[in-house]
Amino acid sequence: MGAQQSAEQISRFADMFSAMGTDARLRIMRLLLSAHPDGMVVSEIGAELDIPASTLSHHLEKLKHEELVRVRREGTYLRYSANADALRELLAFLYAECCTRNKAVQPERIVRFGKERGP
Amino acid sequence: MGAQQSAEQISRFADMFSAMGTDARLRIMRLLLSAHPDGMVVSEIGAELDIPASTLSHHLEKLKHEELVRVRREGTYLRYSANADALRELLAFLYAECCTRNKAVQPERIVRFGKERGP
DNA sequence: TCGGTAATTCTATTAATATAGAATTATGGA
DNA sequence: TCCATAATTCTATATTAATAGAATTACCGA
Repeated sequence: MGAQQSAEQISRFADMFSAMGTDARLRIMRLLLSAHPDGMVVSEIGAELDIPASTLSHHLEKLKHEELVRVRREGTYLRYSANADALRELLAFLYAECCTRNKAVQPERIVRFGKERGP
Repeated sequence: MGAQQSAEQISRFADMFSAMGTDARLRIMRLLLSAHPDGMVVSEIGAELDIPASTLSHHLEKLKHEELVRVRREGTYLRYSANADALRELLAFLYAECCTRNKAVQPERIVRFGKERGP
């Protein structure tokens, strides 16, 4: 598998983290994931999260730019959905950094809820 | 335990993502993970990544504020190390959102060692 | 206590980001 | 074509973030 991460790849992951790095956008991602794979129409998202239309539009633009969401038109509506592939990549990157390349985090501890110690 | 994330928790994860959301800081985290669990002294980090001292200090401050790194003094040096617990929490959060709460991402696809596993 | 190295804090500047009302564009139905 | 709704883009502002040189603080050995 890929030996080492290029500077561009690191930079891309940084941008993805940044896109998830605000309250508003992380909520949007969570909401879209909860509606996965159907996604949601912009006005539904706005109503659910109580975000003004223009503000929401900018957040969605940012998420789209980092490919964390996909969009398709449905008549007069625009339906946004989480991009599972991008999220998998991000998760895989973080997993690799913490668990594979280095052994900072033990994989079996990721899935666990709560903080009880292991064997 | 509580199956539902509080607003404060979401907000905290957003801050953690934000902290990893720049090129410079993501590089710092990678470097510290590669040196885990020993960590590295500030001047070593600066030399390795070619970041001016004051700039680096601000980045480390931010990472420390989000508890992604720990620091301890060693005489005249300060040694920073990745905080594995925080990274595990972040990884667990992302895993839960993508793989547990919703089934957007299939767990076996995170670890990319080939395709021998899975149904 | 002084001198030297380490790192932070001070100060300043520039660039990006978040927010949101107003105007515009896009779509489909009457 | 005209209207109503959806969503974006325009415009503006305020806040925050990133960068880095200069000054300061911290530590230690001689």
